Amino acid sequence: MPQREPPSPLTVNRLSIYLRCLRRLEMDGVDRTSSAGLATRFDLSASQIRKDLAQFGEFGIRGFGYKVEDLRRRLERLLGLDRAHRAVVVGAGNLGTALARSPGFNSPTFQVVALFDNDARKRTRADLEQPIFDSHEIGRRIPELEAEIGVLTVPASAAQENYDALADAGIAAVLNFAPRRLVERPEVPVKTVDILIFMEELAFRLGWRDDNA
Amino acid sequence: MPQREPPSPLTVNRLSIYLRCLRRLEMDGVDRTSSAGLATRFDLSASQIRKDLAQFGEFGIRGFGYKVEDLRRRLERLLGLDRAHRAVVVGAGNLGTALARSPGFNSPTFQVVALFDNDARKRTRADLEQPIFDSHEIGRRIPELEAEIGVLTVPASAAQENYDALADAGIAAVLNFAPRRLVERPEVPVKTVDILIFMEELAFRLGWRDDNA
DNA sequence: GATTGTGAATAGATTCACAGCT
DNA sequence: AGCTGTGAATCTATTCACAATC
Repeated sequence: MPQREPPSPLTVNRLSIYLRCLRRLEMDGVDRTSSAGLATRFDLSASQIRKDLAQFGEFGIRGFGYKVEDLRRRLERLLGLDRAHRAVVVGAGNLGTALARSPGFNSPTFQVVALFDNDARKRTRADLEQPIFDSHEIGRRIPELEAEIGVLTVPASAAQENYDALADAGIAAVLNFAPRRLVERPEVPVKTVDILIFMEELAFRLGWRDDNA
Repeated sequence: MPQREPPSPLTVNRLSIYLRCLRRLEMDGVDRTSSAGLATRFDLSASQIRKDLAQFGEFGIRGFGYKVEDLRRRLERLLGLDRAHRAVVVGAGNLGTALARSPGFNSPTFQVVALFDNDARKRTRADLEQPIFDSHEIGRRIPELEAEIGVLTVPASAAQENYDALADAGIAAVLNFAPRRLVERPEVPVKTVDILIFMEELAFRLGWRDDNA
């Protein structure tokens, strides 16, 4: 019985973790497991696994546990990973081209089908599988590319305008690597991933013990 | 009055956000602000700003607010961003070389001073400022490079062994992009950033409304 | 008068513990 | 007998509201 409230990102991100654990088990030829089994093998919390799954229905068999392949399939379906998602990368700089080349973005699940960049030099220089268009073409190209997800790897100063262009063009969701909080439209959710913030967290932790212990 | 418990990553990450807001204000020539002013301008929570800061001391003046430059400086110091942090990248693939070239990792605060890779072809192919060494040299090179932070951009299967090598070599913290939870040593904290998990979160959100509204 | 710093209140996430199935 | 699914209990994070202070 699904509920109305959207599940928290924390929960959804853990589903991805569980999925990876199940794939691992499957590769190892294990066809049956339990919340406790997963928890000990992968250092997770058994009750949290059960609670997380409970938000989306019933997945196990009492007294037995979970069938690995079945649960893996159902999680893939739940996360929407049982079909291809076409993505575009906006910003053909270092990070954008790296993502466009990476296996995770050239998989059955996620495919970068094109890039966009303002800078004509960047459009010609990169040696990629995918075409690189001028950013002005976002509005025209996104519908014909049938892209669902936009990946923003532009400088902070260009992030908002490119988000807006992607939203206008009908993109359904955006992964934003620019270090800038975007003014979001409700129909086009954004996930911002700011790598320097993670570096800064580490820098903080380096100093914490010394200064305060 | 600093306390013994380490602050949560949520709090520390928000300090990074606040710092960026302050830099923005400084560039705009604003030299005075308040928690409410920051909150409305940057869509934050005023009480959360005050609570976050309160964990680390007193930063403001009652009835007045905060001096922008002063608070900016104190946050930089608190986060350890008032000095250079030397980093190495392990894994000279797409993402690793992209990071090594990116401005955030060639700044006064964070500098990638070298890369490591197993694969001799990758070591020669990349055209970078920084030297690329064989991963076997991690133990020897880290001390002479005086690197503090290791950035792991290797495949999942190689992540643990390279983390261990970095830890043995005396690295102080690791930013891990490999989609693998690492067995961590208490003295070498790890922050794992799994980009595909964020894509999967978006994929989930694409399906959520349609299936359940 | 204005705004901080903070204890109290609320909301959210995790863990516990056990009833209910298989 | 064993393990899920779940309400209750705990822990953590956020927001509220106001006394303290400039």
